[in-house]
Amino acid sequence: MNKNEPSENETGTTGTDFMHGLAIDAVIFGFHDHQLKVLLMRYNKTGVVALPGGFIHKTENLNDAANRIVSERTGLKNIYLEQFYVFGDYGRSDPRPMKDILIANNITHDDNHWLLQRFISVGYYALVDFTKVVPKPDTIFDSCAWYDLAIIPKLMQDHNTIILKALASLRTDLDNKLIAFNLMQEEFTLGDLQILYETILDKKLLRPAFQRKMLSLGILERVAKKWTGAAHKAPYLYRFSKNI
Amino acid sequence: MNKNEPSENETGTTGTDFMHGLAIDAVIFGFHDHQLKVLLMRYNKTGVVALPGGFIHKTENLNDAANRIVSERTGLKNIYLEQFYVFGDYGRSDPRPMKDILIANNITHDDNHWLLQRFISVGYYALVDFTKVVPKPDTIFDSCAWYDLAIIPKLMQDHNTIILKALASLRTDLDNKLIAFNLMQEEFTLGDLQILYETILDKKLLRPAFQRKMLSLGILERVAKKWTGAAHKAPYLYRFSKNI
DNA sequence: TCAAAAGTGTTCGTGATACACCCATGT
DNA sequence: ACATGGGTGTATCACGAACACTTTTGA
Repeated sequence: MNKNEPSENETGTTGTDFMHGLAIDAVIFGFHDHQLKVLLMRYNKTGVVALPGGFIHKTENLNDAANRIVSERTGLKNIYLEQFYVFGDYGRSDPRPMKDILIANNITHDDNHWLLQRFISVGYYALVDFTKVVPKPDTIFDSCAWYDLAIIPKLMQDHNTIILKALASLRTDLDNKLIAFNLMQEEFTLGDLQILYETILDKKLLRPAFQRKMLSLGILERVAKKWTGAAHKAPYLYRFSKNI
Repeated sequence: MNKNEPSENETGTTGTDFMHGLAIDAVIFGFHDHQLKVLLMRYNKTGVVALPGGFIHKTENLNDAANRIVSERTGLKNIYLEQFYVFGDYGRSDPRPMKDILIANNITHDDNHWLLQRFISVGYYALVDFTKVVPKPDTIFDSCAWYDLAIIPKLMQDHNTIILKALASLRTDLDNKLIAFNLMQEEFTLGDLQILYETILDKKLLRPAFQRKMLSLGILERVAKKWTGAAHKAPYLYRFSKNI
């Protein structure tokens, strides 16, 4: 018998076989109402809150698994994903919350159940258009919702640390890669974009400098239409130019 | 019976238990004779060449495992290590070379042997002082030696890709983090350091600009002693200043 | 007409680029 | 003396910081 072949249903979901000892945790960032948001799962019976995550099928590419996991929670396709760190400390895997969840779900298990073993987790962060996301709970966590980055509760295991590291990675990537647009809707003003940058970097930026910098990148396309609304000059709308 | 408990010796080494499906591959960079070098393992019977690598003990921190693996091959302690990417494509694990090695080592196995399963590998790069390294083979690979980065042979699995990605990471980190000094001996001239930078970045740098940039970082300490040797002005020796 | 925010012009300072020059040293 | 490479001085340019000014819009 192949000891890598599971002899039981591995979660409440299906009997599909996953790699053991390895997981994916996803920090899904969204931006709304001048605030950075993170998508979190909550298991209401026990109150455990955790990052969306999942496992890798035995014949699945790691990056495909990350895409699948984020797609399942958001309902989106073609998501911007970035691997940022592997969390591999032995002590990070406190089996207690998972055990509570198994008990509450009436999943038969003993202390050697694979979900109670030590896990190493690959951290991904995703940037999504907040307005397009339809959060979907999974079979274990019965709630999936946006949390303001400023008021994240105590999360399962080291997930608070993972979020901090994801944010740090996002900040350093922001200047090097051109990824902020993934957090915006198709059309946006430079003012909106500046607020996003200021929120992520947590500091004020100078408007003239910011505008020139963004426009000099040559990846923004000015849309002929203009904004309508308030008592001041109408800003231009821009869209990210796909044809580089 | 605990299916995670191995029922056999897992390598030729010892009976210690490793996590399955997860490995570490290390790109160990050295600098010598105006060339970037990489430490590679070669199994002479089959001619397979591979990156130094290893597995994670079931109760070991991931980063500790990386340190251990690099220490075992180099004989060094306190090595500069950086996690840079996780290689997780399903197709990356061609079992053929490992099978040949097992056969040549007279290790009993069937096709379900854990070393022949699919592996996801965490990539680390290490920066070491070439002159201090004493390369040590392991129980499987009977040679461990420096290879010029410009002439790397075809390696096992996707290890050539891993090296390329490590080099790319090293290049981007070079400007952001202050890590080049890990590749130098304790005392060095600015000329030496410039050659190192030029080699890594693969482009010429302007001497005056480079010197001012390095000195303006405020992390170099000029040593009173001077060089002795050739028919020109003696350059100053510097050392990396630990007291930032 | 005025307030508010968008967009542009201009000055200033820093740091990189590029080149010139002087310094120390062995042959 | 002189070739060789190390170290420094200096002019120029590019870019961001900082601020001023004009433009557009609704009340």
